[in-house]
Amino acid sequence: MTEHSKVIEEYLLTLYKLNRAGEPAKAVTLANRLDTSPPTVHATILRMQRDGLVNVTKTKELALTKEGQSIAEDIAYRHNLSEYFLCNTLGIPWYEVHQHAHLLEHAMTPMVVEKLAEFLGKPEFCPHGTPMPGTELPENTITLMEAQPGMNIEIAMIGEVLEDSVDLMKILHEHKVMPGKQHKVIEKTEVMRSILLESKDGPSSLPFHVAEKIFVIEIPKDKKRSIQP
Amino acid sequence: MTEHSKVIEEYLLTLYKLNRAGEPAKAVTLANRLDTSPPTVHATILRMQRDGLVNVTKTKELALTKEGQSIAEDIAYRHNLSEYFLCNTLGIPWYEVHQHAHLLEHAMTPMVVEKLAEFLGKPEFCPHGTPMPGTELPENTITLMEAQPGMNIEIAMIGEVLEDSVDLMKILHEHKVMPGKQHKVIEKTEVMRSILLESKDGPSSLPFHVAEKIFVIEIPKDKKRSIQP
DNA sequence: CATTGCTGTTAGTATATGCTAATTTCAACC
DNA sequence: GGTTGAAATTAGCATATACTAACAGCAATG
Repeated sequence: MTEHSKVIEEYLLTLYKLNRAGEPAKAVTLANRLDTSPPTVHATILRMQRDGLVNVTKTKELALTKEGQSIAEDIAYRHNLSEYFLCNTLGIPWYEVHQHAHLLEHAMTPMVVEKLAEFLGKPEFCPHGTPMPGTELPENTITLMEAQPGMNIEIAMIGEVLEDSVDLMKILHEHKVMPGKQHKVIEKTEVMRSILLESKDGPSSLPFHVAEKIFVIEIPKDKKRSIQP
Repeated sequence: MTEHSKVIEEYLLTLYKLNRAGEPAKAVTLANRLDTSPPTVHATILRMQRDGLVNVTKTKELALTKEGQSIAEDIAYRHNLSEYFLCNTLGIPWYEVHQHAHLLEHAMTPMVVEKLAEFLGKPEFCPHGTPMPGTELPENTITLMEAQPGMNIEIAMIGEVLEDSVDLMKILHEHKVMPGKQHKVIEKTEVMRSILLESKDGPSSLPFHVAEKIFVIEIPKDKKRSIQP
């Protein structure tokens, strides 16, 4: 597991996140996510193939190799650990920790990772509810898109794609659409292409494309349990 | 104050440290410290001149510009803050925090620096006793080379050049030659080119070239005061 | 079936960072 | 004053990362 550049680490992490989100990992997607031109992505993927980090299938899908996967998980862990630290120890608002962690994730030695994890008490979720590699969301997790009007739900995770927009994150924050918070699904209108929620802090309207990236758990009417104490 | 690459930040920090140590800042010195070939250093300095970070005098001395100085101080602060954090919060031994901080120092946003400084209580010295930019060692600080046999001294700072060798640092650690610890100068022999110390933890022998890089304060016989509570 | 359009790929460049080998410069010393 | 040796510089090259423009491949669509 040799050292890799920041750039390569970014590619690996992006592929890892695409995999976990179940989205197809193609070169174009990388180009969009990384805000890089297709030829650059092409060249970089060639180097990654050369270095045994990814394989390209006949259908041009990018698949992480064993080693690529392993390194990607490591980076994801460092990222999530950084976010947890920034949020819970330093008190940086959860909706903007992503950008700061984005730098730190490439600058942590194994020793720092280990000691930081210990210090933080080995957290299993980042402040957005993303599970650390090796941990999974509860089985009954659904996307907010799948939730039906009338349901009482608890936010489990804000999809990582949404983290890139601090503005959007800030709005979610203001509406208390954040891990651990409970809401009731009021309506889902095809015309407005949005979902209306209500919590004790007031109503929130979320467009479908956002609701697709928010993961929730239905709360039985009687009990009010939380997945993240 | 634009963003600069890791490489440029390293050059700036090295120049800053050379300045503070009172050593002449020439291209060769950089080449040695950074373990880089002279032509590479040359090319990089050209870019730094182009970008208004350094000036080269007629005698080929490298002088940081206002901006270069300002950025360098910023990096030094991030470095020292990281070391303090790694040592005092995460419990990584003081003699090896340098290498880990070496990575972190380039990956901290202003927000992270600010919040981390607050969290740590705005420390003024790193674990090796190096003062943060803006802070100075006490007036009466001398190098261990300048200390005379019979003197009771307290270690104030382990020079940054020594930090590069973890092995050496570890030995200093074992002999309690670390900031805040007190020793008595037993003898200074020209023949052995070394200085013999004694503390309640036992004797230590330090070669001249090391003693030159260790800064101490003489302790009056009566009082036993400490510079770093 | 042919066109349209997305995706991938090539060609041609540019910049930062690194190297070795060779050459120049300059001060210090004989 | 000339030699010598360290330091600086130039020449020539390599790699990773980036771009635009141009072109190829292929599927879906009319």
